[in-house]
Amino acid sequence: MRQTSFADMHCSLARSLEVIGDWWSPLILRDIHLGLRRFGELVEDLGIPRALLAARLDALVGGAVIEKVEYQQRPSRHEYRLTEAGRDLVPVLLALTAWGDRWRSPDGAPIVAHHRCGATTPPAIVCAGCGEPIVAGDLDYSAGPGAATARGTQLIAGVLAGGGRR
Amino acid sequence: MRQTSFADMHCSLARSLEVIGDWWSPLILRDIHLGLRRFGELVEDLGIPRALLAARLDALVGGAVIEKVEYQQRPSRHEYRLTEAGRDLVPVLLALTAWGDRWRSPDGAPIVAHHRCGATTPPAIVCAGCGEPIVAGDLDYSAGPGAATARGTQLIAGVLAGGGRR
DNA sequence: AGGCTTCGGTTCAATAGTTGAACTGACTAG
DNA sequence: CTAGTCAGTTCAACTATTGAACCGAAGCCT
Repeated sequence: MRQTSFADMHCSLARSLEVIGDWWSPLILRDIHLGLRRFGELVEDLGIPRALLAARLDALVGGAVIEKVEYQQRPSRHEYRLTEAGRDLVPVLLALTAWGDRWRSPDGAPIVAHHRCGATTPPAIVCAGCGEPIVAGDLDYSAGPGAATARGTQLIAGVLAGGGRR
Repeated sequence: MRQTSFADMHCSLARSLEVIGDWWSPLILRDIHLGLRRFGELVEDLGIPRALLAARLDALVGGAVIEKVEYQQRPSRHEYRLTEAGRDLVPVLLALTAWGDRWRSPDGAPIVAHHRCGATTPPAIVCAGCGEPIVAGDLDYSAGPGAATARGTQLIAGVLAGGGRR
Protein backbone atom coordinates (compact mmCIF):
# COMPACT_ATOMS: atom_id res chain seq x y z
CA MET A 1 0.00 0.00 0.00
CA ARG A 2 1.54 3.24 -1.14
CA GLN A 3 0.55 6.77 -0.44
CA THR A 4 -2.42 7.31 -2.73
CA SER A 5 -1.31 8.46 -6.16
CA PHE A 6 -3.08 11.42 -7.73
CA ALA A 7 -1.69 10.72 -11.19
CA ASP A 8 -4.83 9.05 -12.50
CA MET A 9 -7.29 11.59 -11.20
CA HIS A 10 -9.05 13.59 -13.87
CA CYS A 11 -8.05 16.88 -12.34
CA SER A 12 -5.08 18.99 -13.29
CA LEU A 13 -4.62 20.15 -9.74
CA ALA A 14 -4.19 16.53 -8.66
CA ARG A 15 -1.74 15.91 -11.49
CA SER A 16 0.28 18.95 -10.55
CA LEU A 17 0.39 17.78 -6.96
CA GLU A 18 1.60 14.37 -8.08
CA VAL A 19 4.77 16.14 -9.27
CA ILE A 20 5.33 18.87 -6.69
CA GLY A 21 2.89 18.01 -3.90
CA ASP A 22 5.32 16.25 -1.60
CA TRP A 23 6.25 17.86 1.65
CA TRP A 24 9.70 19.14 0.62
CA SER A 25 9.40 19.48 -3.14
CA PRO A 26 8.29 23.11 -3.43
CA LEU A 27 11.11 24.21 -1.14
CA ILE A 28 13.62 22.27 -3.21
CA LEU A 29 12.35 24.02 -6.34
CA ARG A 30 12.55 27.39 -4.59
CA ASP A 31 16.16 26.74 -3.63
CA ILE A 32 17.16 25.59 -7.09
CA HIS A 33 15.51 28.66 -8.57
CA LEU A 34 17.40 30.87 -6.10
CA GLY A 35 20.69 29.35 -7.13
CA LEU A 36 21.28 26.46 -4.73
CA ARG A 37 21.73 23.77 -7.29
CA ARG A 38 23.97 21.19 -5.66
CA PHE A 39 23.05 18.26 -3.47
CA GLY A 40 25.18 19.43 -0.58
CA GLU A 41 23.87 22.98 -0.71
CA LEU A 42 20.29 21.78 -0.60
CA VAL A 43 21.03 19.53 2.36
CA GLU A 44 22.71 22.35 4.22
CA ASP A 45 20.11 24.99 3.42
CA LEU A 46 17.02 22.95 4.16
CA GLY A 47 18.24 20.44 6.73
CA ILE A 48 16.49 17.73 4.74
CA PRO A 49 17.62 14.12 5.26
CA ARG A 50 19.98 13.16 2.46
CA ALA A 51 18.03 10.03 1.55
CA LEU A 52 14.86 12.01 1.19
CA LEU A 53 16.49 14.70 -0.90
CA ALA A 54 17.86 12.06 -3.25
CA ALA A 55 14.41 10.53 -3.62
CA ARG A 56 12.73 13.91 -4.18
CA LEU A 57 15.29 15.01 -6.76
CA ASP A 58 14.77 11.76 -8.65
CA ALA A 59 11.02 12.30 -8.60
CA LEU A 60 11.35 15.90 -9.78
CA VAL A 61 13.67 14.83 -12.58
CA GLY A 62 11.15 12.12 -13.45
CA GLY A 63 8.40 14.73 -13.43
CA ALA A 64 10.47 16.84 -15.83
CA VAL A 65 10.53 19.96 -13.70
CA ILE A 66 14.27 19.78 -13.06
CA GLU A 67 17.17 18.18 -14.90
CA LYS A 68 20.52 16.85 -13.76
CA VAL A 69 23.44 18.53 -15.50
CA GLU A 70 27.14 17.77 -15.25
CA TYR A 71 28.98 20.92 -14.24
CA GLN A 72 32.45 19.41 -14.08
CA GLN A 73 34.23 16.23 -15.09
CA ARG A 74 37.04 14.62 -13.11
CA PRO A 75 35.55 14.20 -10.71
CA SER A 76 32.16 14.07 -12.34
CA ARG A 77 29.80 16.42 -10.51
CA HIS A 78 26.21 17.22 -11.21
CA GLU A 79 23.82 19.98 -10.36
CA TYR A 80 20.10 20.41 -10.81
CA ARG A 81 18.43 23.05 -12.94
CA LEU A 82 14.84 23.97 -13.64
CA THR A 83 13.48 22.80 -16.97
CA GLU A 84 11.06 24.92 -18.95
CA ALA A 85 8.16 23.31 -17.07
CA GLY A 86 10.00 24.06 -13.84
CA ARG A 87 10.50 27.71 -14.73
CA ASP A 88 6.81 27.90 -15.61
CA LEU A 89 6.11 26.85 -12.04
CA VAL A 90 8.07 29.75 -10.53
CA PRO A 91 5.27 32.33 -10.81
CA VAL A 92 2.93 29.87 -9.08
CA LEU A 93 5.38 29.37 -6.23
CA LEU A 94 5.78 33.13 -6.05
CA ALA A 95 2.01 33.52 -5.76
CA LEU A 96 1.91 30.97 -2.96
CA THR A 97 4.78 32.79 -1.26
CA ALA A 98 2.85 36.05 -1.55
CA TRP A 99 -0.12 34.36 0.11
CA GLY A 100 2.17 33.39 2.98
CA ASP A 101 3.44 36.96 3.16
CA ARG A 102 -0.13 38.24 3.42
CA TRP A 103 -1.52 35.73 5.88
CA ARG A 104 1.39 34.15 7.73
CA SER A 105 4.22 36.64 8.06
CA PRO A 106 3.24 39.35 10.51
CA ASP A 107 6.86 40.49 10.78
CA GLY A 108 7.20 41.20 7.10
CA ALA A 109 8.30 39.14 4.12
CA PRO A 110 11.55 37.23 4.65
CA ILE A 111 12.32 37.28 0.92
CA VAL A 112 11.42 40.12 -1.43
CA ALA A 113 11.14 39.56 -5.17
CA HIS A 114 12.09 42.29 -7.62
CA HIS A 115 10.69 42.28 -11.10
CA ARG A 116 12.94 43.62 -13.83
CA CYS A 117 10.64 46.64 -14.08
CA GLY A 118 11.79 47.59 -10.61
CA ALA A 119 8.58 46.74 -8.76
CA THR A 120 8.71 44.76 -5.53
CA THR A 121 4.96 44.44 -5.24
CA PRO A 122 3.53 40.94 -4.94
CA PRO A 123 2.35 39.25 -8.13
CA ALA A 124 -1.29 39.50 -9.18
CA ILE A 125 -3.28 36.61 -10.59
CA VAL A 126 -5.51 38.07 -13.26
CA CYS A 127 -7.99 36.84 -15.81
CA ALA A 128 -6.20 36.62 -19.14
CA GLY A 129 -9.41 37.72 -20.81
CA CYS A 130 -10.26 40.95 -19.04
CA GLY A 131 -7.15 41.59 -16.98
CA GLU A 132 -9.06 41.89 -13.73
CA PRO A 133 -7.61 40.23 -10.59
CA ILE A 134 -9.27 36.89 -10.08
CA VAL A 135 -11.52 36.62 -7.02
CA ALA A 136 -12.94 33.28 -5.92
CA GLY A 137 -16.53 34.46 -6.19
CA ASP A 138 -16.17 35.51 -9.82
CA LEU A 139 -15.50 31.98 -11.01
CA ASP A 140 -17.74 29.32 -12.40
CA TYR A 141 -16.83 25.87 -13.65
CA SER A 142 -17.80 23.37 -16.28
CA ALA A 143 -16.57 19.96 -17.32
CA GLY A 144 -13.81 19.96 -19.93
CA PRO A 145 -12.78 17.36 -22.49
CA GLY A 146 -10.73 15.39 -19.97
CA ALA A 147 -13.46 15.10 -17.34
CA ALA A 148 -14.53 11.76 -15.89
CA THR A 149 -16.34 10.28 -12.93
CA ALA A 150 -13.65 8.49 -10.97
CA ARG A 151 -11.78 8.68 -7.71
CA GLY A 152 -10.90 12.32 -7.13
CA THR A 153 -13.81 13.61 -9.19
CA GLN A 154 -16.49 11.14 -8.16
CA LEU A 155 -19.00 13.83 -7.30
CA ILE A 156 -17.34 16.79 -9.01
CA ALA A 157 -18.47 15.59 -12.42
CA GLY A 158 -22.08 15.76 -11.28
CA VAL A 159 -21.67 19.13 -9.63
CA LEU A 160 -20.22 20.59 -12.84
CA ALA A 161 -22.87 19.01 -15.03
CA GLY A 162 -25.56 20.48 -12.81
CA GLY A 163 -24.31 23.96 -13.50
CA GLY A 164 -22.34 24.13 -10.30
CA ARG A 165 -23.44 24.59 -6.75
CA ARG A 166 -21.74 27.72 -5.76
CA MET B 1 10.16 12.69 15.63
CA ARG B 2 7.36 13.79 13.41
CA GLN B 3 7.38 15.10 9.90
CA THR B 4 9.58 18.19 9.89
CA SER B 5 7.56 21.33 10.50
CA PHE B 6 8.07 24.30 8.19
CA ALA B 7 6.30 26.70 10.52
CA ASP B 8 9.46 28.21 11.95
CA MET B 9 11.29 28.67 8.68
CA HIS B 10 11.83 32.27 7.67
CA CYS B 11 10.25 31.77 4.29
CA SER B 12 6.67 32.50 3.39
CA LEU B 13 6.57 29.61 0.97
CA ALA B 14 7.44 27.25 3.82
CA ARG B 15 4.79 28.84 6.03
CA SER B 16 2.18 28.48 3.30
CA LEU B 17 3.11 24.84 2.89
CA GLU B 18 2.76 24.29 6.61
CA VAL B 19 -0.96 25.04 6.15
CA ILE B 20 -1.78 23.55 2.76
CA GLY B 21 1.29 21.48 1.90
CA ASP B 22 -0.05 18.10 2.96
CA TRP B 23 -0.75 15.50 0.35
CA TRP B 24 -4.55 15.87 0.31
CA SER B 25 -5.09 19.41 1.52
CA PRO B 26 -5.18 21.27 -1.80
CA LEU B 27 -7.70 18.79 -3.19
CA ILE B 28 -9.86 19.22 -0.12
CA LEU B 29 -9.80 23.00 -0.63
CA ARG B 30 -10.63 22.56 -4.32
CA ASP B 31 -13.65 20.43 -3.44
CA ILE B 32 -14.91 22.81 -0.79
CA HIS B 33 -14.55 25.69 -3.23
CA LEU B 34 -16.47 23.72 -5.85
CA GLY B 35 -19.32 23.15 -3.44
CA LEU B 36 -18.57 19.82 -1.77
CA ARG B 37 -18.69 21.02 1.78
CA ARG B 38 -19.76 18.00 3.81
CA PHE B 39 -17.61 15.30 5.34
CA GLY B 40 -19.38 12.51 3.52
CA GLU B 41 -19.22 14.27 0.16
CA LEU B 42 -15.49 14.78 0.49
CA VAL B 43 -14.95 11.13 1.40
CA GLU B 44 -17.00 9.99 -1.56
CA ASP B 45 -15.49 12.39 -4.07
CA LEU B 46 -11.85 11.93 -3.13
CA GLY B 47 -11.77 8.39 -1.75
CA ILE B 48 -9.72 9.72 1.16
CA PRO B 49 -9.62 7.66 4.37
CA ARG B 50 -12.08 9.11 6.83
CA ALA B 51 -9.53 9.38 9.62
CA LEU B 52 -7.20 11.34 7.41
CA LEU B 53 -9.93 13.66 6.20
CA ALA B 54 -10.90 14.40 9.78
CA ALA B 55 -7.28 15.21 10.63
CA ARG B 56 -6.80 17.40 7.55
CA LEU B 57 -10.01 19.32 8.12
CA ASP B 58 -8.95 20.01 11.70
CA ALA B 59 -5.58 21.24 10.48
CA LEU B 60 -7.15 23.48 7.83
CA VAL B 61 -9.56 24.91 10.38
CA GLY B 62 -6.57 25.47 12.68
CA GLY B 63 -4.77 27.18 9.83
CA ALA B 64 -7.78 29.46 9.34
CA VAL B 65 -8.33 28.65 5.68
CA ILE B 66 -11.67 26.92 6.31
CA GLU B 67 -14.27 27.12 9.04
CA LYS B 68 -16.81 24.67 10.39
CA VAL B 69 -20.37 25.95 10.17
CA GLU B 70 -23.58 24.38 11.45
CA TYR B 71 -26.00 24.03 8.56
CA GLN B 72 -28.79 22.36 10.50
CA GLN B 73 -29.76 21.61 14.07
CA ARG B 74 -31.57 18.50 15.22
CA PRO B 75 -29.55 16.59 14.33
CA SER B 76 -26.65 18.99 14.49
CA ARG B 77 -24.77 18.87 11.20
CA HIS B 78 -21.76 20.84 10.07
CA GLU B 79 -20.17 21.79 6.81
CA TYR B 80 -16.88 23.42 5.92
CA ARG B 81 -16.49 26.74 4.13
CA LEU B 82 -13.54 28.75 2.94
CA THR B 83 -12.55 31.70 5.09
CA GLU B 84 -11.28 34.92 3.55
CA ALA B 85 -7.74 33.52 3.65
CA GLY B 86 -9.04 30.36 1.98
CA ARG B 87 -10.76 32.30 -0.78
CA ASP B 88 -7.53 34.23 -1.30
CA LEU B 89 -5.88 30.89 -1.98
CA VAL B 90 -8.26 29.99 -4.80
CA PRO B 91 -6.45 31.96 -7.52
CA VAL B 92 -3.20 30.25 -6.51
CA LEU B 93 -4.79 26.82 -6.77
CA LEU B 94 -6.24 27.87 -10.11
CA ALA B 95 -2.77 28.85 -11.31
CA LEU B 96 -1.40 25.48 -10.22
CA THR B 97 -4.28 23.77 -11.99
CA ALA B 98 -3.49 25.74 -15.13
CA TRP B 99 0.11 24.54 -14.90
CA GLY B 100 -1.19 20.98 -14.79
CA ASP B 101 -3.41 21.71 -17.78
CA ARG B 102 -0.39 22.97 -19.71
CA TRP B 103 2.12 20.28 -18.77
CA ARG B 104 0.21 17.26 -17.57
CA SER B 105 -3.10 17.00 -19.38
CA PRO B 106 -2.53 16.04 -23.00
CA ASP B 107 -6.20 15.14 -23.40
CA GLY B 108 -7.41 18.58 -22.47
CA ALA B 109 -8.41 20.19 -19.20
CA PRO B 110 -10.78 18.11 -17.07
CA ILE B 111 -12.25 21.21 -15.44
CA VAL B 112 -12.68 24.56 -17.16
CA ALA B 113 -12.97 27.76 -15.16
CA HIS B 114 -15.14 30.63 -16.40
CA HIS B 115 -14.49 34.13 -15.21
CA ARG B 116 -17.52 36.37 -14.84
CA CYS B 117 -16.28 38.34 -17.85
CA GLY B 118 -16.95 35.26 -19.93
CA ALA B 119 -13.36 34.25 -20.54
CA THR B 120 -12.29 30.62 -20.10
CA THR B 121 -8.62 31.38 -20.64
CA PRO B 122 -6.21 30.29 -17.94
CA PRO B 123 -5.21 32.86 -15.34
CA ALA B 124 -2.09 34.94 -15.84
CA ILE B 125 0.37 35.77 -13.06
CA VAL B 126 1.51 39.30 -13.69
CA CYS B 127 3.71 41.87 -12.00
CA ALA B 128 1.45 44.22 -10.09
CA GLY B 129 3.81 47.06 -11.00
CA CYS B 130 4.02 46.85 -14.77
CA GLY B 131 1.30 44.34 -15.58
CA GLU B 132 3.62 42.10 -17.56
CA PRO B 133 3.35 38.31 -17.10
CA ILE B 134 5.99 37.15 -14.66
CA VAL B 135 8.75 35.00 -16.13
CA ALA B 136 11.28 33.25 -13.89
CA GLY B 137 14.25 34.96 -15.54
CA ASP B 138 12.90 38.45 -14.87
CA LEU B 139 13.07 38.08 -11.12
CA ASP B 140 15.68 39.03 -8.60
CA TYR B 141 15.58 38.68 -4.85
CA SER B 142 16.73 40.42 -1.71
CA ALA B 143 16.36 39.78 1.99
CA GLY B 144 13.26 41.29 3.59
CA PRO B 145 12.57 42.36 7.17
CA GLY B 146 11.71 38.81 8.26
CA ALA B 147 14.87 37.18 6.92
CA ALA B 148 17.13 35.01 9.09
CA THR B 149 19.81 32.38 8.81
CA ALA B 150 18.20 29.22 10.12
CA ARG B 151 17.02 25.86 8.96
CA GLY B 152 15.24 26.37 5.66
CA THR B 153 17.20 29.50 4.81
CA GLN B 154 20.62 28.49 6.05
CA LEU B 155 22.34 29.41 2.81
CA ILE B 156 19.62 31.49 1.20
CA ALA B 157 20.35 34.42 3.46
CA GLY B 158 23.91 34.53 2.16
CA VAL B 159 22.87 34.12 -1.44
CA LEU B 160 20.47 37.05 -1.15
CA ALA B 161 22.99 39.24 0.67
CA GLY B 162 25.52 38.58 -2.07
CA GLY B 163 23.18 40.02 -4.66
CA GLY B 164 21.89 36.66 -5.76
CA ARG B 165 23.46 33.95 -7.84
CA ARG B 166 21.08 33.66 -10.69
C1' DA C 1 -41.98 1.42 20.39
C1' DG C 2 -38.53 -0.99 17.64
C1' DG C 3 -35.66 -1.24 13.85
C1' DC C 4 -33.39 0.81 9.77
C1' DT C 5 -30.94 4.76 7.78
C1' DT C 6 -28.05 9.04 7.58
C1' DC C 7 -24.29 11.70 8.96
C1' DG C 8 -19.93 12.53 10.90
C1' DG C 9 -16.82 10.94 12.75
C1' DT C 10 -13.22 7.31 15.80
C1' DT C 11 -10.50 3.03 16.33
C1' DC C 12 -7.29 -0.23 14.83
C1' DA C 13 -3.73 -3.27 12.67
C1' DA C 14 -0.98 -3.49 8.58
C1' DT C 15 1.84 -1.04 5.49
C1' DA C 16 4.53 2.81 3.72
C1' DG C 17 7.21 7.03 4.33
C1' DT C 18 10.40 10.07 7.11
C1' DT C 19 14.29 10.94 10.02
C1' DG C 20 19.16 11.47 11.23
C1' DA C 21 23.36 9.33 11.85
C1' DA C 22 26.78 6.54 9.92
C1' DC C 23 28.82 4.73 5.96
C1' DT C 24 30.52 4.27 0.87
C1' DG C 25 32.95 5.29 -3.31
C1' DA C 26 35.03 8.14 -6.71
C1' DC C 27 38.14 11.41 -7.14
C1' DT C 28 41.63 15.36 -6.03
C1' DA C 29 45.03 18.07 -3.41
C1' DG C 30 48.98 18.17 -0.79
C1' DC D 1 49.54 7.88 1.03
C1' DT D 2 46.61 10.51 3.95
C1' DA D 3 43.04 13.79 4.33
C1' DG D 4 39.25 16.08 2.26
C1' DT D 5 35.18 16.98 -0.90
C1' DC D 6 31.04 15.76 -3.00
C1' DA D 7 27.07 12.98 -3.87
C1' DG D 8 24.88 9.97 -2.62
C1' DT D 9 23.31 4.94 0.03
C1' DT D 10 22.19 2.16 4.10
C1' DC D 11 19.87 1.28 8.18
C1' DA D 12 17.02 1.07 12.38
C1' DA D 13 13.72 3.76 14.94
C1' DC D 14 9.84 6.28 14.55
C1' DT D 15 5.50 8.43 12.30
C1' DA D 16 1.98 8.75 9.01
C1' DT D 17 -1.34 6.75 5.78
C1' DT D 18 -4.60 3.33 4.49
C1' DG D 19 -9.02 0.93 4.43
C1' DA D 20 -12.20 -1.61 6.87
C1' DA D 21 -14.94 -1.93 10.86
C1' DC D 22 -17.17 0.26 14.47
C1' DC D 23 -19.81 4.03 17.16
C1' DG D 24 -23.35 7.34 18.67
C1' DA D 25 -26.83 10.81 18.03
C1' DA D 26 -30.92 11.66 15.74
C1' DG D 27 -34.69 11.14 12.36
C1' DC D 28 -37.92 8.23 9.66
C1' DC D 29 -40.94 4.23 8.84
C1' DT D 30 -44.37 1.04 10.23
